[in-house]
Amino acid sequence: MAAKRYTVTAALPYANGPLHIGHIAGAYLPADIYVRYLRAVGSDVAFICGSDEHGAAITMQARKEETTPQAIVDKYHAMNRDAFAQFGIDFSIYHRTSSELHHQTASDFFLKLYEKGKFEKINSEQYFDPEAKQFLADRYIIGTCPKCGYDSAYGDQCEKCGSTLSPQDLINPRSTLSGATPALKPTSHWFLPLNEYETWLREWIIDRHKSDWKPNVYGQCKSWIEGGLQPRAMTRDLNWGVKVPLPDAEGKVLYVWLDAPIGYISATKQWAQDNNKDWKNYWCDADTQLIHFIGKDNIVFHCIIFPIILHAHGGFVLPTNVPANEFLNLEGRKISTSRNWAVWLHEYLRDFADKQDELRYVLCSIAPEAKDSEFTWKDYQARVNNELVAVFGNFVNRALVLTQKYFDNKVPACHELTDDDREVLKQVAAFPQAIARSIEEFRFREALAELMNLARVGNKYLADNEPWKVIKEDPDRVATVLYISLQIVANLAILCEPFLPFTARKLEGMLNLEPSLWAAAGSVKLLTAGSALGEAKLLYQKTEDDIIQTQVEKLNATNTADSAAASAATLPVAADKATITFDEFSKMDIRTGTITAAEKVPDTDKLLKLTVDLGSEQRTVVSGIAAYHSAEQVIGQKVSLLVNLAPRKIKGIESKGMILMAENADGVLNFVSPGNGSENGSTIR
RNA sequence: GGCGAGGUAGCUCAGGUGGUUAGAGCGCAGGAUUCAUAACCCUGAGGUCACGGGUUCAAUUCCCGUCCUCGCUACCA
Repeated sequence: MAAKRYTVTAALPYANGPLHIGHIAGAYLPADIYVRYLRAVGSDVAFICGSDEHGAAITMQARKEETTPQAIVDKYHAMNRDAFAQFGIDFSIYHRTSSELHHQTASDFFLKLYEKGKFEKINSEQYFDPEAKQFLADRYIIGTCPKCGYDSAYGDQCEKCGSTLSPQDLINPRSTLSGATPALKPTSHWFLPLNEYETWLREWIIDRHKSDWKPNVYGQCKSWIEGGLQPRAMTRDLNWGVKVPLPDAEGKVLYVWLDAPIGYISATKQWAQDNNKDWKNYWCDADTQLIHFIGKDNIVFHCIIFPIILHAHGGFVLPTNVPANEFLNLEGRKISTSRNWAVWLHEYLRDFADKQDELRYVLCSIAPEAKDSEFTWKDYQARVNNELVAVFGNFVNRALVLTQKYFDNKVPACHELTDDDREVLKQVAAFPQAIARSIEEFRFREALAELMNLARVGNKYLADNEPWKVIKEDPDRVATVLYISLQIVANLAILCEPFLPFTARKLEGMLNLEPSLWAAAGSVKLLTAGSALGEAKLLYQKTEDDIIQTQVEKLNATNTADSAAASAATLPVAADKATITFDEFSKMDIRTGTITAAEKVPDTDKLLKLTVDLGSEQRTVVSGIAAYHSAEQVIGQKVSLLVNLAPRKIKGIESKGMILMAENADGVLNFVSPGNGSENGSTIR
């Protein structure tokens, strides 16, 4: 059985955009189910979430929308908070890292680590914008992605190919503040030497959590620990965030990955303050179970870095478990915010009013617990219509309608039980424990399937006992059958609550049943004979084809949209490229050429070494196109080549120039090819 | 390339420490039924458990190799 006190966190959503079904299925819905269950068994739970509102991406978004970072976070904080609330994700508190309390908490935390000598101050070189006169955070630098050639990759990550980058990797880096070319300049930062905690981590995770952590989580951690950890900077040169509380740290803030997890703590403090509790019970008491619900992209931060921070600080409990989920795909493709390939939660709530439980049911059924899984609208329709409506909704409706019809909508009396009745009662009594065990082991799909089986027991019971036939000769028998059926409905009301809270509320209304704790379930005396039932209403409606069709078309519209328009709408940096003068354009020397030789660069996946005939000379160019074009295919291909790009060594080969490629919506690169009339070496202008 | 996780019926997925006819839901086919949102209930057909070796009396389950998918990481101008 569940322990007494829990602190359950769900990853703090970054407040620069809306939530989609991948977020929900990955972290928030499982967390909510878990927490609702814990509350039902009487545990003391702090369910913590909030907006992560710092970091350079927020300031970028603000510049783009010509407003302040605060306005951006206010907007998305409110939007996401409301969407969660409407969807029934029942946080104890939905806090925010821009709050005063959080700044104070994070600041104190940093200072404590500093005073304990846990940091190393390291001098390094960072890009500095000479015009804006400030250091540039990774997000303030854009340039050409060295991996995919996307020309507006950020200094920390390429939005096109998803690669993790560092600013020095970018080709032709430029500042988004001024457009100036940034220069490397010395700065200093406080690093946490993660490597010093390797032995400790090894013992804590590798030795102690081999069997109780999910294989994907454990494997990732093991991989990081055994790969050797590096010191990691805990501060950044930026103006938006928690100020580094040291005298010589002007213009520096805490790194968001130090800042954000501390947000769990500050949120807990706020909640405790509001509810007359002591936050320390939830973070510092050895009996408290700390559980982090996250997606697999967050594993390293929650299993390695944050625990190290807590350990270094001292006095905090460590996570008991980190049940990270894999990813949810959508209609055969990865969900992509930047390409608008997503089902947005706020749009679902608008388009499917009062159908929260339908989506909760589907997302829980297909949650990527052990491997990536897939959401399709057709599957959504099938699961809602053939399972939720046909099995669950239909059983409830059958029991209630029959009661209305034969017993004036009152719970009938229970007469003599048959062996079959006793067998059914025994089955019913076993469900609470079975469902509970699945939930406690974070097997929510299994738990939900088990819940549905209870409804199936009910359907079968009705089919076997045929009250609609028996009513003619033996009304007392029908009374017993419906008494038992209604008790099963009452059990469903309790047991469905973690998964389908809106349904639970409706059932309580229809049964005139007070909300009950989990321990009450299994009983077949939840409703007393003679008590009046409320008004019976259908719990769910079938989802018709046209509704699904509309959603599919909406996605397909995204899919087939002109990629230029799509990127204008969703890739602000690309759309916002500053106007340039003709002179600036003229600096580029682009010429036509023909590929005369090509070979795969050894030990690489994407690189081809190409020889391009420019008429007057043969150029060697290394290009990252092997994923889409084989060496044999490209020989004879006419290309456009930027010939005056600074040469660069790639895999030991000097590459002189860049072949222009067009990327389609699927990320496939195609040659920008001159027509047949142009000879090799013609200037493109 | 290195590391991690996966590849099981048409679809979505389960299958502690190897052992009789490999499971569930949906879909499909047939039957039964009419209280119920053409729902429910019963029966059935579908799998060389990615592929190739090995260990074993016995492997989906252990070992080695190969191929494929996803993630992290490296090369990517």
